Amino acid sequence: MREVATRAGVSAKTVSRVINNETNVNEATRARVRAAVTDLGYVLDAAAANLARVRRTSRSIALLISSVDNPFSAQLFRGVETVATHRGVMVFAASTEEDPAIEDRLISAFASRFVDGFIITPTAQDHRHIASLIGARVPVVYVDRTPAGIGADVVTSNNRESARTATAHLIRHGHTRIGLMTDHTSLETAEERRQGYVDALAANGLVQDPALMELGVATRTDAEAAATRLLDLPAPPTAIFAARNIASIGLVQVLRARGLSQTMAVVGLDDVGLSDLLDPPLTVMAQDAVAIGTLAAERLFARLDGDDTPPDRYVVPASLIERGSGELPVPR
Amino acid sequence: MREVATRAGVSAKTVSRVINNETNVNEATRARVRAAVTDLGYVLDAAAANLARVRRTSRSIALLISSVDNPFSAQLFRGVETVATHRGVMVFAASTEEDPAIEDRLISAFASRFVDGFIITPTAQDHRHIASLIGARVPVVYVDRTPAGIGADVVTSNNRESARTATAHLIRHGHTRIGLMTDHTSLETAEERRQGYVDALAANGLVQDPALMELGVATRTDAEAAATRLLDLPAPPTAIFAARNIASIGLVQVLRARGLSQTMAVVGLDDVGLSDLLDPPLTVMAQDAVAIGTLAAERLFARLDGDDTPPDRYVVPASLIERGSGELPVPR
DNA sequence: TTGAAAGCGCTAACAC
DNA sequence: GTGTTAGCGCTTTCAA
Repeated sequence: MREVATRAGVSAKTVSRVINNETNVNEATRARVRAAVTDLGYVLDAAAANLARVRRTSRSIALLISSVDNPFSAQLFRGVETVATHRGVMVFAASTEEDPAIEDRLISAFASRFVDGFIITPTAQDHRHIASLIGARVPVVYVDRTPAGIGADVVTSNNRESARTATAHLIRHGHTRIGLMTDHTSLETAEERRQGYVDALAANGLVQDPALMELGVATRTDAEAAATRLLDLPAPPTAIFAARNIASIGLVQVLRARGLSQTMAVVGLDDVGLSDLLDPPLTVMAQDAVAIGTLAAERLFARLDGDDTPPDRYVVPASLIERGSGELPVPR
Repeated sequence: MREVATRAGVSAKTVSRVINNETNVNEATRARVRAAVTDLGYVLDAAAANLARVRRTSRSIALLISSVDNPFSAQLFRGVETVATHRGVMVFAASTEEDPAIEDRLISAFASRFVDGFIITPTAQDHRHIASLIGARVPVVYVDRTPAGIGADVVTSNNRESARTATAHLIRHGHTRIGLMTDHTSLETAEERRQGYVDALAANGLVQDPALMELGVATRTDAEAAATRLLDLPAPPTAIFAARNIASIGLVQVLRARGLSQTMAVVGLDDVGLSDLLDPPLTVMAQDAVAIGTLAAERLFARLDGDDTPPDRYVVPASLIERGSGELPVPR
């Protein structure tokens, strides 16, 4: 900046004024400074600028998502971005790949005034690092999952209720042997979905059969294996609730291969891309990831605006989209 | 930090040493400082710390994509991230929404935050001004599209060749009336695809019929409208090359609705999510977005490592995935 | 093993 | 309309 000032024949302060589009600068001076900036390839140092400012704000927030090629994360991003952009705030996104080490590194990288706030899909069980963020008075909103013992706002989908609704929908269509495919129940969302499934069975007087519950479905390959196991049971289910998008995909794949698409009732979770073009079109409980992102961003900005009410939990409902696969009757 | 120093009865420098886990600190002193840090809830100000440090490198790069919920962008992100993470470098992504103004703002925001380099899907036609936004010493690699008048590495898909291959594939299966659905040809990629389509027709002695070329397909709705127009032609095509993922989706939708899925041959571009589960499964020219991202990141790191050879263009080939829809014969 | 002084690049407050 | 001085919170010499 000093170099720019020298070249333009002004003081550093005047350069600062031009850079920040302040008024009270002579047009000729402004032009000279601009020229010097361009000539020298000068770029403002945001860290230093922020350090010097009284009200230290970067007008940017960080978003930590699990993975960029997860449609849920993408929708979340979209929701957050909409709200932030509306307020002239940038969103910097990075993915944790569900790895606590990466998550920590990202948080450190963004930390301490680099961004004004965080929206985090928590990966680590133990969220000690939050302490340092809170210590620095940087607000955090968690999304999708609830980290243990943390005093911060949390916005999640209504997983248990969604699973209950999905399962009840299948029961309403006459099914009594209903398979479940979900992730490892060490994941909060997966455990909640399992509970919702069990709730619905119990509420309808159905017994739970452990053989019908596939709990380790984390990849499409897992999903295909799980689907195969379910179909090969001595008494296979007549309907399956696939409580992850990846699970529905693997399941549909296997059903197609076996020519069972028109026979096995299926409800998926998360509205994956071409669900409506499948045959039959896939009935899903659609999580409103955009709404989750929107709400999370709104909470974050409320905190940034000084809201110091106690942290709260916000639950965004999912909605059942009936398309065909979930309304298939019990065969025969 | 000064408070901590006072409380621990040491100087600021010693606090700094403890915070940064430097050696050469008496264990007793270290413990006293630690205690003071805890008592006061002190948190290091990363911005100030970084400002003071001599060698300022953020070990992070910025990635500007068109939109987060575009699968191509997501794959690109994935490719970039893989290479970057491998080198312990963080990737911050943001989406331009194809808006040059947003693009400019993002670039400035990232540049002032000391990202070490940029990977950009250019939105603006003319990218000369970008140089000044970024600053002289920060390398840039462009992806997917070639900005005008810029001396920087560019990594793109082989759009013209892909379109040629896709169209030739349909011709090889006997089709002579082949529809084209692509974006506005003001977009470089769309124009290249149109050219490839024309190339293939010409190479096989087929005449181009403007009525068969739908050039403004930017949304799913556009795609449905375009598909409808093609089907309603007096002499409709027997095959269609949908040169955008969104175009294939709209097209498949319309074909399904009209019961023409098994009749109309279709080749898509971009391997969208559930393409292989459609009926018939969708034949596509799969752009290797991950490879584009990987290559772009490798080029960027090469530049960061001091490679100062002249900027070059890198073209990543796409590959034809035959799944069924593209191999349907001419009816009767 | 520890501390003092200087300064990173910028903006605030106030002068002129 | 523009410049001066001070200082943001930290790390770097370099000295003790």
